[in-house]
Amino acid sequence: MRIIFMGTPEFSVPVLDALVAAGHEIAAVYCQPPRPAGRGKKDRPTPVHARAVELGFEVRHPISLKAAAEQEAFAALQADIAVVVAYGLILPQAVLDAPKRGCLNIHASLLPRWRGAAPIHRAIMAGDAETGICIMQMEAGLDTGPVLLREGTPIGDEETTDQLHDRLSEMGASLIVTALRHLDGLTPEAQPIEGVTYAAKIDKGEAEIDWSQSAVEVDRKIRGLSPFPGAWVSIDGQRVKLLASKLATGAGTAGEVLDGDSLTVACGTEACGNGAVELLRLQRAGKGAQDREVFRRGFPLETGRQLTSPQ
RNA sequence: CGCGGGAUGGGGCAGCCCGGUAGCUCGUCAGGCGCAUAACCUGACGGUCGUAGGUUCAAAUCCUACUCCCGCAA
Repeated sequence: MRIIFMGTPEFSVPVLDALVAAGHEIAAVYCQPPRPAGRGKKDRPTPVHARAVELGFEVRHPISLKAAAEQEAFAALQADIAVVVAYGLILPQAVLDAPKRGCLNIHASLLPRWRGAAPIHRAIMAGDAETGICIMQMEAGLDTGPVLLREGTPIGDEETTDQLHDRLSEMGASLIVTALRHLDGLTPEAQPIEGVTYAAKIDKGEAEIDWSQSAVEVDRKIRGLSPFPGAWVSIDGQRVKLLASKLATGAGTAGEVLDGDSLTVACGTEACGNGAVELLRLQRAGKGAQDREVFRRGFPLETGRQLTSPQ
């Protein structure tokens, strides 16, 4: 089919590759415009942009699709369908209606749970046992369209957002290919009213660890925010990111290092139930991410030491 | 020119401010102890100190340029 691809971040790239591998014709690739980002604050193309250029596709990155001229340019592509995955722009009705078969969206959650921007992070932070991918026919509302195809996947006890992200990205890539192949045989299924939740964008303020929260919450936050933006804690004025963790046994004052070898830290208060987490992977400012054993050698955290929480 | 940290034997770090050819730790190898071990003891291998210049009798240490990595911020 002749497809318009719309996506922006790393998550979308495997989907684009899969469409190409499946033999579809890419009429054009839409993504967010390059923005000042990274060190040096220089304009950087988005991951999809970079990949599309490698593949030799026409790349368009309008700031908005509200302008009539943009909508006409979109319609002029005469596409059969548009595949949208983490594009980052609202699609006006005129755009949704332009391709012969409308627009399909790949969403990384089991709708109607976690509609919105950060479904993967939120699923882990909420402690969901399962999440998945939905292929839906897009409507004007935010992730409200009827679902054509869905596939679930369990969330591991020690799974982090980057692991789940990569897995879901691959699942989405293969699921969209399947959906396109059997498009006529799929029945759109309206989303239930019950169980709607929204996955708000991650606020940087959520990233600092508060040891007075329960071990379960701390552990979920560490895994849910890994690697971006990364849960962190300040030690000796240095910022240390916590990138992976698991629940552990033990109790003590919130933030107390119960065991400097396994990097077990006490969480919570008696009110919410004592507990502890083991820090499995960390990274200090200016350094690369390190597994616990390696981190310890260059940055020992003695047993009994007190880690601080935000004021 | 957004702010900042870093590049030292295979991994992780110290040394650099107060120049004099490098130390710790983990690992590796050999041997010892031992029922045995990720334990302990002894020894060994292993580094052009990111690259290119400069200053100096002498530079990992001071100066300049460059490359790469990372934290913040976006």
